Amino acid sequence: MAREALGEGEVCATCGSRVAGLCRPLDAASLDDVLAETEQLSLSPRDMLFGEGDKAAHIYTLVQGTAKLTRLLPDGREQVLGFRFAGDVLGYTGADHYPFAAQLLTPAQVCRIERRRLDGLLRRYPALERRLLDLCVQELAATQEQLVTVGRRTAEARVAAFLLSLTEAGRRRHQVGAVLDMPMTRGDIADFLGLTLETVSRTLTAFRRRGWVREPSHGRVELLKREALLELTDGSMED
Amino acid sequence: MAREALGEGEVCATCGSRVAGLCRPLDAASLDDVLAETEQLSLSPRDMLFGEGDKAAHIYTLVQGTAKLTRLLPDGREQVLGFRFAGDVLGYTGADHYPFAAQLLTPAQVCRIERRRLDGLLRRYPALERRLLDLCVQELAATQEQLVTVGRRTAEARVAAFLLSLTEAGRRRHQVGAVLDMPMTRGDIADFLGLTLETVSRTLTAFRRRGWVREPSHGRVELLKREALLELTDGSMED
DNA sequence: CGTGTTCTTGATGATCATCAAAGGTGGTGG
DNA sequence: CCACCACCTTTGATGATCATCAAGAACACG
Repeated sequence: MAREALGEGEVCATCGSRVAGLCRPLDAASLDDVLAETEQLSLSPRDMLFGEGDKAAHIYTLVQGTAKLTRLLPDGREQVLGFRFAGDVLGYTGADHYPFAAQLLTPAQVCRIERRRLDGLLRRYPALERRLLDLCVQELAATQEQLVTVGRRTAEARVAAFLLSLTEAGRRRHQVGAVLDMPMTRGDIADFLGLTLETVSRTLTAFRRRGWVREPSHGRVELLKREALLELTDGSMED
Repeated sequence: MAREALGEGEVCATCGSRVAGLCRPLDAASLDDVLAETEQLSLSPRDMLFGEGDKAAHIYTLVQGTAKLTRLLPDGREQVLGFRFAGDVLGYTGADHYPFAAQLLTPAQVCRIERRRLDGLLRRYPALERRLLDLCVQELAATQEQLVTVGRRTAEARVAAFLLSLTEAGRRRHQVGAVLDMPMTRGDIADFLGLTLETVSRTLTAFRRRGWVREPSHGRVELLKREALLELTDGSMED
C-alpha cells in the first residue's frame, strides 16, 4: 500500500531495501547480490521475530507492519523499549544473544539475513557498515529521548509525547493524511511509557474529551490539537 | 593510577587509545598516524566538554576522569542520560549538533579529534568504523537497560541498580578493590534515575543503616551486601 | 573562619498504581 | 447469521510511593 507512494529510491522489488532498511545505500547490482542471501517471511500479529535471550542468528528488515521490542521483568511485567515500523532494521547486536524480544503487532513481511553471512557482506560492502552505524546512532538518540520522557515527564506529557512520536514515525513511512496508524494496545503504550494501562486509558479519554484527539476506528488516531500536545511536553520536543 | 594495572594492550603513551577509547583496534603505526591529528586537553570539574545543541565539531575520548551526559528540560531540570568514565568515547553523532551536553564531574584529561578529520581517518582505517559501531551498540544496550530501570523499578531498586552499575564501570577500568569511585552528587544520581535528590539521599541512608553500603569518604562507596542489592533489582540485572 | 554547596531529615500532599467490575469489539464456530 | 468468547477498554474507589517544601547539619574551599 505504501508501495506506490515511495517516490525517489524505488526498486525494492522483494525487500523494500532500497527505500529504507539495511540495504538503502546499495546500487542495483550490489542489491541483487545481497538479496540473494536473504529470506522473505510473512508473519501474523503476536508472532515473535525473536525472543529475549535467543541466539542472535539473523538481522531483520521490517518491510511491512509494526513490531514492539520488549524486555521482560522477573515479575512478569514488561518494558517496551520501542516500536518499529516498515523500513526499520531489527536485531543487530554485538552480543551473540538478543538482549530483548521482538513481537509483531500487525500482519507483517520481513526480510532477514543470517548473521554470519552479513559479516561477509559487511566486508564486501563497507557502505553497509556505515549504514548500520547510522541506524544505531538514530536508535540511540530515540532511546535517549524516551529516557527523558519516562524519567522526567508527567503521565499526560508522556502520552502526548508518544502521540507526537507517531506522526514522526508516520512521516518516515511517507504516510500522508492526518489519521495515523496506532496498532498498539493501551497495555503496550503503558509498558512503553512506564505507566499502567488504566492511566493511559484515562489520559487518552481526557484528551478526547478536550477535543485534542479522535479515534476514528480501532488502531487509528487523529491529532486535532497538536499545539496543545506539544505544550504538554513542555516544548521539549522540537519540530 | 590505573595506568600500571592495564596489562595487555599497554602503549597509550599520550592518549590511552590503545587500551580502550576509539583507537583500541589500531596497531602502533596507525596509532601514531591517528594521534598526530588529535589534541590533548586537561580539564576541571564542571567544565563542559560540549553543550546541548553545540556544533558537533569534535569526538572525544575520555582518558582520565568522569563525565555526565545531560539533556536540559524547559523547566530547568535535567535528565542525566548516562555517566562516562576513562576509556569511553563521547560525542559521536550523525547530526551536526550534539543532542546532549557533556560535563565533567572530576579533573580530567581528554583526547579529541575534529569531526571532519575523523571522516578521513575512517576511510583510511575501516577498523575504526567497526569500533565506532561496537561502541554505539554498547551504549544503546546500556541506555535500554536504563530505560527498564527508570520505567519499571521502585526508588530502592533504581538506586540499587545504579550502585551495581558502578561496579561494572569500575571493572571496565580495571579498578580493583571493593571501594568504588562515585564522583556524582545525589542530585546527579537523582537526575539519572528519574527521582529527586531527597529520595536518593533517603534511600542511600536506608541502605547504610541496613549495612548494605558504606561511604568511607566523599565520592566513594563500598558495597557490603551485593546480594541484597541484586535482589532488590529483582534479579533482572544479571551477573 | 566564613561562605557556598551538598547532604540529611521531617512533614505534607499529589500523582499515579492497584483493585475491581462492567461495557465494547472482533473473531470463531455452531 | 447469530451467539459466544477472549481480549481490550473504560470508569470508579482507594491507597502507596515518591515529590515538594522547609530547615538544619556537614563539608569543602578559599
